[in-house]
Amino acid sequence: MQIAASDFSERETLFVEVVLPLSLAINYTYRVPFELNEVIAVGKRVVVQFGKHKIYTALVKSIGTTPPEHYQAKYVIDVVDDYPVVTPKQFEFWEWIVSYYLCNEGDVMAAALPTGLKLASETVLLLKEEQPEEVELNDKEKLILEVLQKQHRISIDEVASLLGQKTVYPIVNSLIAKEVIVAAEEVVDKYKPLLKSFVKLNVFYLEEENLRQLFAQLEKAPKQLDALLGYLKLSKDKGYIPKNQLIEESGCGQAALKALTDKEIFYVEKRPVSRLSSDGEIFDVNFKLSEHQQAALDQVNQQFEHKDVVLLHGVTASGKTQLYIKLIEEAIATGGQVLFLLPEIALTTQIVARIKLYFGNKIGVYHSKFNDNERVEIWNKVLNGAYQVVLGARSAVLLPFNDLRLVVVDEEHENSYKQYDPAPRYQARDAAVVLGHLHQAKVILGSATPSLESYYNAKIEKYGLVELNERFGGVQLPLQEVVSIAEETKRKKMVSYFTSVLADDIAEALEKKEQVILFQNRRGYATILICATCGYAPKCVNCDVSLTYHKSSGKLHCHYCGYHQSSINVCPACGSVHVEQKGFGTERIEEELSLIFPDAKIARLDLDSTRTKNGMQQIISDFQEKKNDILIGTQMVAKGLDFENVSLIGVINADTLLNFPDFRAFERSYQLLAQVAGRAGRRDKQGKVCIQAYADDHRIIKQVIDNNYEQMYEDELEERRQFHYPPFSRLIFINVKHKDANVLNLAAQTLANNLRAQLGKRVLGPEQPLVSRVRNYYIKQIILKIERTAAMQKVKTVLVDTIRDFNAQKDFRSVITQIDVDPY
DNA sequence: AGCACGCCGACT
DNA sequence: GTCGGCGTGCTC
Repeated sequence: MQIAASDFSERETLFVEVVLPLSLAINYTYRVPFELNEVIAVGKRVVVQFGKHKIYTALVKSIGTTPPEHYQAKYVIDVVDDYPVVTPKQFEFWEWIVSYYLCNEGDVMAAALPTGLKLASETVLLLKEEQPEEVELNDKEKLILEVLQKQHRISIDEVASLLGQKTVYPIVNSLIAKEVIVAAEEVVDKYKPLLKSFVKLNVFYLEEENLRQLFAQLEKAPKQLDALLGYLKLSKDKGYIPKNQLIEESGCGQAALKALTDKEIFYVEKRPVSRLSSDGEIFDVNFKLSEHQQAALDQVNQQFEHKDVVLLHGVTASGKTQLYIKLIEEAIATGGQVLFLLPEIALTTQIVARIKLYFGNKIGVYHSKFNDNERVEIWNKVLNGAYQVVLGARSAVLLPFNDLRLVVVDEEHENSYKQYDPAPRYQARDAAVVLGHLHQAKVILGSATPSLESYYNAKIEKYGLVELNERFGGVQLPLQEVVSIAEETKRKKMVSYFTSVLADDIAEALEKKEQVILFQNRRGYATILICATCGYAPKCVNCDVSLTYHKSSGKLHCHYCGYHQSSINVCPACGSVHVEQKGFGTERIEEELSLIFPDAKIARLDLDSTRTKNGMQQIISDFQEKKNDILIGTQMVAKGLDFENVSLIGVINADTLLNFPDFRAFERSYQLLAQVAGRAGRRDKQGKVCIQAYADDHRIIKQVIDNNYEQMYEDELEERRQFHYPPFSRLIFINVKHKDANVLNLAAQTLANNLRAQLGKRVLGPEQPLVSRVRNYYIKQIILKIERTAAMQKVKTVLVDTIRDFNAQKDFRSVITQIDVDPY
């Protein structure tokens, strides 16, 4: 219901349906106190109490006059915003996400709003002003009281850690009953505008005569005179100038400024400033599109006339970015907004810098490395239209666009567009297509190796298709070679993990002072430790996985839950000292390499070496500045990085990719290998790619070498057709979890049976997933494979209802079920 | 999510 | 007996 508050007479009682930022199945209704009738509006945030204590900011979704039938609604405590922070279009979009990905509206709200816009209360305890004369207190109560007498307030969490126990409310409540303390809910407004001091000259001195007198007056205070001169020079027509800038540029010092302020010659005022640095300059990067690019651009625009979505299949280095820039320019020329989605990892790289340079302060960047205050500012700037272009990762689709004209999804095949853990488990590329549709915007999906789904959509003419096959500026394709590890092993030519071919290539590149990137899709030092005597391998205590040995920490780590323990030299099972390392990761490669090439400077790029905020940026820029000769990395090295001086790319072991048990494994291997290969040799020199593999005659490797995407697509599509995988069907995974393996087995079987009763052979499983226990929860998976022609919404309704009924059964109440639509 | 309520094992 | 952990239900 979309009714403006002003449509109601002042004394009418209003009720609002609100979304809470929690994973709840329904929305809740609150009553609006009369005095807020005027200011309440859809899309504004309100402060409400939810449950016994907690206070949250909820979002007004609709306003009505009918009171709820079966309960007394609580009052809205306050209205937070002067203007709506969520637009009607967003609510519409959220509803689509809820119904398509089968999650709750609160999940979407929690994911969409930056934390700064989601205040929640914290319970704090305060001493009661009038203390009772005689009370009996036990030791714990006395302890709390003592602390309170010292610091006047204490939070519930602090009480818990003070007493060293989890249950604290009985004690707290007893203290309240004894009238010793009171509890209060403190709402912390998390967003704090950044305040900076600004200096302004008293308007009195704007008169020339007064100013002359002031100069005379300050003659004996040279520092103050400096400050005044500095101010006059900097201020020009602006009244306020930043205090630190004045001090720095005039060299007047704090004291002089303070003296002037005390004399009321200057006024100092704190004003909110933006954290988002913008130099405000718009660079005129005047580039010309090549003939091929211009042709492709024309085709895109042509296709946009009758298609809303166009897939741009452009080989690596074909200059897709320039096309995007032209399209963005056209879209914003008439005042519209543009969303440019990139995989998270690519956001720290050159492409962003290039586009930022080009569009100046019209552009906002949004990704997970931004802190919360910055995100709130971006949110507001998108909402009020200050940003016309937003460059962002997955979650940027949830920003409050007003007038979206174009959506660009670069590297559309990247699986990081799919959110896996918490709900909403959405695919940002697909959501972007829907968002585009809501705004009647055009959508362009770009990739050198499109996802099978998108390419299929283009082939059946659901999407437009534009091919860009020419490498920009005549960049040559790299020389590619495949080396059989098996063969080299047989001939005893392997040098640790390197075939003689790769080792020679590396030596040659180093000789020529060119850089090398080595790709190994596994981090850590050795994959696992294994006892050569009894076969024992240390496993995680919380998860069903073997631990990985990390040499830098000297510990065994679990990559699923973060558990780690010290390493073992002696087998705990049989006492044998023959504990061996099996498999190898990036760390191990790094070490082996430094033995073979002791003079080479080697860096490593993986999750472990990039934990800190600027870790990755540092490693990348060091490599760009040629501080290192060789960069070893996981997938990270493949994505969006351009290094001018890299002449050799080595793939240590392609088999680990190909052998991944997933129906998309071959497609992904192709994409990854093609992308890795694309990193070699830009501009003038021809690069080299060396792929090591046991399965050296694998068709995927051949197709990568031949740069034959089309053939890969045909082969894969045939496989998918035969085995009824997407795009010929839709998949929904249902993950069932429980702490007790027996309960889980029964539960998963029961749920599968219940589903099968209604959906028949579309239901597969329950199956044991690759990792069957994570963080102490056992996991089973039920898979729904639904034919393209089925009524999807009906199937989803059946699914949700069945799970609801299942969870209502006594024995299965504590069973956790997660639905993952279109898993990746 | 986070709190209350109620059941049940461990410890003074 | 009582304290505290843990499972379950509910929140407008």
